Amino acid sequence: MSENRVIIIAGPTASGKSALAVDVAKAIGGVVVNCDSMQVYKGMPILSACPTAEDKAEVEHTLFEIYEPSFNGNVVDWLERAVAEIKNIWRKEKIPVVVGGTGLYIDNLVNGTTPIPETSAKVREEVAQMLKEHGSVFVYEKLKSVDLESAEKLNPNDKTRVRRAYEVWLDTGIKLSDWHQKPMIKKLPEAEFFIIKICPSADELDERCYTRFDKMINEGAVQEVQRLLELHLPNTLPAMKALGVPELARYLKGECSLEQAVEEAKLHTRQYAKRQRTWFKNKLKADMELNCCYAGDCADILQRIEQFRKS
RNA sequence: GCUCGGGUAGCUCAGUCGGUAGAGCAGAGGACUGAAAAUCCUCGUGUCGGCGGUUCGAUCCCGUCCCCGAGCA
Repeated sequence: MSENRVIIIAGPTASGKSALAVDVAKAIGGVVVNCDSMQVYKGMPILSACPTAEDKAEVEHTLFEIYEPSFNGNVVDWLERAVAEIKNIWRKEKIPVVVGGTGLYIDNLVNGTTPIPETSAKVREEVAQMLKEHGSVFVYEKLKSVDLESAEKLNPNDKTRVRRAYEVWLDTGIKLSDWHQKPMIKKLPEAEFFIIKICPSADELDERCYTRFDKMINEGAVQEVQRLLELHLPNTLPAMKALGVPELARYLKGECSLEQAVEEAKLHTRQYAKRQRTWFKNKLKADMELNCCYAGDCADILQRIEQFRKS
């Protein structure tokens, strides 16, 4: 039986993982589960490269476009939903095909999360304010006085991590470094994962990023950003930082030409893809690796999945 | 043709009161435990436009030539 099997497809942006997920899910009776930190948002299906209506008609998709762009998503919220969806899919005797480019999410699904409770909104606001007023080095010094061990592992300029470490101390009274001593909690301890990793060369991937972005423009990416801007959301929200959104917003505000915005967005996409390649190369152990972008032939992959299901 | 600016890293530019030069961006690699499409770290020799001159020593001062921009004719 397959009721504890999970297929994971990981890879950098534009590597063809969504297409592979559809092909695999179709072949094995699976459901595609989103594991991408931007495809969870509504309002930007073109720029986030969400599955199309045709994809969705071919096979069931879940966890795509579930949050309002005003929502500040995070791993834990995603994980909770993903676990619920996976269990639901198992119950229907189908196989979840988890696909996405967010390494942290995959890591938490497979290896578990820390047991730290959610920090209160009050504390988060307090630290955010401190960060805004005094900068990250100031917060870092504060952190150093209460949690030297965490501070030593961090760079004072790393605002995201400095903020989190200090927040955790303020909220729980326990050092982040102490929390990290505690065992990770696997939300899906019974699961058996089969991880497929797509590892294309930089050249192949860059080319695909460029042509894909041009396609996004043709499909209405500019109008998509226009609609997002009309919501007047703070530009610190994750959705407002999605690749292409800040760049096209600058164009729409008359701060640069469309050509410049497109060039910049392509550049940032390629830099992001590089970060993903580094993560997947060094942090994600896979059961199967493809050394180029997925081009439509999944016979070998299906064979391996068949073995995995029977094992 | 004349006058004034400029010509320094792949790009935009700093700088050296004369002792052979450094930022941002780009590029390469890396980190990543509740914002991860986020956040951060490491890596900088380049005829300092060409040729002469002054000088112990010139990218810097002087002369001259070439190129770009603005203005005047």
